[in-house]
Amino acid sequence: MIPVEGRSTRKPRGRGPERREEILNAALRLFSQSGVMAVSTRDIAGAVGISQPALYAHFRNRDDLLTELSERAFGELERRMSALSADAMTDRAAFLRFCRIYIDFGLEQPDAYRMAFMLEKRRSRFETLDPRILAAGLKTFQCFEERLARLVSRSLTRPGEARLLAQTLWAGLHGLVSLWLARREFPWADRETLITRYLDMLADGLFQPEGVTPRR
Amino acid sequence: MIPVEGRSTRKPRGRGPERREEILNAALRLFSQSGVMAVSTRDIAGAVGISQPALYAHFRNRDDLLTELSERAFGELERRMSALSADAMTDRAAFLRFCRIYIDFGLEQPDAYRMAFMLEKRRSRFETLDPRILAAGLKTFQCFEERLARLVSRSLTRPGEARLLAQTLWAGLHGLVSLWLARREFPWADRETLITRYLDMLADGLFQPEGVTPRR
DNA sequence: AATCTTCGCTTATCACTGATAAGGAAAGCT
DNA sequence: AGCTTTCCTTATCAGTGATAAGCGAAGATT
Repeated sequence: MIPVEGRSTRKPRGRGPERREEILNAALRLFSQSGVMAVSTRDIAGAVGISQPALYAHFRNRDDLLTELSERAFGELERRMSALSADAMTDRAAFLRFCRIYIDFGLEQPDAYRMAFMLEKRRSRFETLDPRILAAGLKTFQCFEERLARLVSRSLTRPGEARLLAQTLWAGLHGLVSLWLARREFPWADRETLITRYLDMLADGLFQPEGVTPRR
Repeated sequence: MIPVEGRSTRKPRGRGPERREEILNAALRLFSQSGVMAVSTRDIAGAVGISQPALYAHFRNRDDLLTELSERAFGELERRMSALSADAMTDRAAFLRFCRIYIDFGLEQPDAYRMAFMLEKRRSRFETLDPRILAAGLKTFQCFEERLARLVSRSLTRPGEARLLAQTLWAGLHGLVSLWLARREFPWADRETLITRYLDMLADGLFQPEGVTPRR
């Protein structure tokens, strides 16, 4: 009752899509500060300056908002992968730089990375992955596979090799990044050494048949 | 009020540790059925046949219960790793079987695996990992490193090589398993092919300098 | 035997979560 | 002026993890 005050002090801007954008940005910032699980819809609404139910005019529910951020994270990774041009590089050098892009993305934007690859819904069975996230992930993986295949095409021989390599490589890179993000307290070896060693091992395995000079 | 009925029908057993065990088993079963995030303390209590606050006589809170299950999962993985004897095997064969043990554990007991490696608390900052889980993880990793070093000792040359290899290998295996578990809908290549190819790639990289016969 | 203590449990309740219902103010259109 | 739509509000819901207070029976103490 008494719905008199609190309206004139309201922000006059944000007539639609801009407000939606505002919410997404606030949510991403809060997630980065406090972790995805610790941020409530009231926190997000408060950061934007609106009431909590007002969020539901822009997003069907909390997961919907997370999904939107996931898609953006996938898009950012695609952008970074596509920006790599492998001119005047050996296959091995291009391969190493490509892997670096993935790793750097995960380490520089841990919350975006979590959003894309490590997120599980808060209260539903984990098998039921949001189809939008699945679609975005597929698209990004296709980008990954295509870029990778172009970079190391000379080292691929058998049919289907590209897809297989892409999946194994993605899994390997994801293991490194996700364990770093989820278990920061673990006494990891020097990060650079670990990355170098890991990528060398993969590259040694990958480029062995072609007679590229071994490293160790 | 009227606290007359509901007492004589109560189970007379479970005087302490047994009841605690009962709770842990029920929780693990529910987690496997519905996913860790979807099971509430009331669900667990109901499955055991007690009221929800009664859980807190046995566990400080929900995370404490999860931690206990994590520790058990780590223990099971250690048990499996320790059971491998590498008599009369080449380094490469022992390496492959060792990796298989890890992968099989993750695939056969996905909830135990999640509990140990993929769990993040529901409402706290993700950096703050439970020290008990950290300790259990460290112990298991040391087991992993030690077993691995023994299996492939002939292929390790430089000092610190064992730890570096153990961390990279663990990360790689975790990537494969965790992505399978978290993204089941993804159109993965044939699982056996993927595993074989991945482990071959790692083994090729690992055993290359020693002149073990290449596979591809 | 009567009393005290402790244990394992209960009901009642808390603050908080995501989500919905119902409605109000203001802008734009007819 | 009236109607519709958009964006927002307050009030409220069921469900969550957690705590408080207390009850009853078993075991120990006197």
